[in-house]
Amino acid sequence: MTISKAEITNQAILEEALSLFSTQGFAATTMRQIAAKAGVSLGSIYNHFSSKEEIFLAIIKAKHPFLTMLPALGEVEASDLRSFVTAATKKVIEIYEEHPEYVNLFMIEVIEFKGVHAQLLLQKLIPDLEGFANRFRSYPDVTDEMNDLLLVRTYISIVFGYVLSTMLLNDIQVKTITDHSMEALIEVILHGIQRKTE
Amino acid sequence: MTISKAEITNQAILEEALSLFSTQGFAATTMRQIAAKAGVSLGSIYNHFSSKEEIFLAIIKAKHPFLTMLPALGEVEASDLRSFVTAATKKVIEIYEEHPEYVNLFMIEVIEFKGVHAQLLLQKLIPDLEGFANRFRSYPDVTDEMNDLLLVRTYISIVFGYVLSTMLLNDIQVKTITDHSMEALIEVILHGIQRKTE
DNA sequence: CCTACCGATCGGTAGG
DNA sequence: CCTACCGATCGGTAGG
Repeated sequence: MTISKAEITNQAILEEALSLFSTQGFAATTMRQIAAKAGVSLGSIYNHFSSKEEIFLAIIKAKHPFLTMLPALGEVEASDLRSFVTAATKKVIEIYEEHPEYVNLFMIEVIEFKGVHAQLLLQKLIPDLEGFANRFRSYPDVTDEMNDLLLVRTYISIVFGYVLSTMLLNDIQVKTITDHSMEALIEVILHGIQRKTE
Repeated sequence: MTISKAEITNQAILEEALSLFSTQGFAATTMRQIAAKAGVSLGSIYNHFSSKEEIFLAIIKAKHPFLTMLPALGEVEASDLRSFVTAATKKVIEIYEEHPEYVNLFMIEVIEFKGVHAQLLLQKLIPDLEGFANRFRSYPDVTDEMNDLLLVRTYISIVFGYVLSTMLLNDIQVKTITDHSMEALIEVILHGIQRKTE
């Protein structure tokens, strides 16, 4: 169970590469930057990975948002729909607040690799999406107007849009746009923006 | 009012650069690619723009999603909240279905330029956001649980998340995830995912 | 694992 | 004298 020196170097390369890719993009990140930050020479990297793209792929396979989000959602426990949506949404937002670089990684893959890995991952994860849908279905008051995948797709895309906008707004300070925004989002997911007129 | 040859070339450079940037990213796009697609020599580009970045900036200033979306939203007319949300959402989705490159441009700017231009634009557009909020407020049955900017921010981030997920799902064919998805989104925005239990 | 170096290509500019 | 543009090449850097 000892960790070899090669393995340590391997992890250092992946970690620093993720940091650089997520802040600069794939093409703008150089192998020399990765080498410098990982504390190895340029040539040495190629003893661990055959190319820059292979480093990116290794990171995608370990850290893509689809992968890091779904298991977390699987763990959420709640006794009613409101608690479930609240807990699940908080969980997802928590993950991306802790790891905004995963969101950037996702966007970079969509642009610079045409989203091929995101699409492959999504194909593989459809069973997990069904599992998440079943969680929704276990609450009797969830809407019956959408099929399972559509419900999950709509939920995830709403939360993801929120996460992205938060990352953007975090830097400009317009407090009124970000204050209580998660609570507002959860209310909209549960009840929409139209008041009951009864 | 004649259009000079310089102006035609200028527009050709901007158009082709947008196409290349949006599909490859900024760093991965070369001045030679832009020159070739625009039908001018590499050297000629520099009679129009002093650098690759200046081309990108000119495109951002003309085509950023924030700029192309808000005026369109301003035009929407509707007699009740449901019609307004339906029309506004359709309008936004229409724009991005016609111009997915604007969405890519936005993501590229966020990654490769740290979102500085998006943030500057957002600051400038806050009055327009207020205007859009007032459109919501003109309907008596809109929720009163959010302030103006928060309401608009929540609405826009939801629609944007949907647009992004559609771009991703368009390529893989899991029909059940995309069928009637816009109708589903509008229902969720209006009423949420919780059924009325009356 | 490093130093030195390759074929090629990068963004940008020279003179005419 | 101006504009728009060319062929050739600059100093540096890319992935390997």
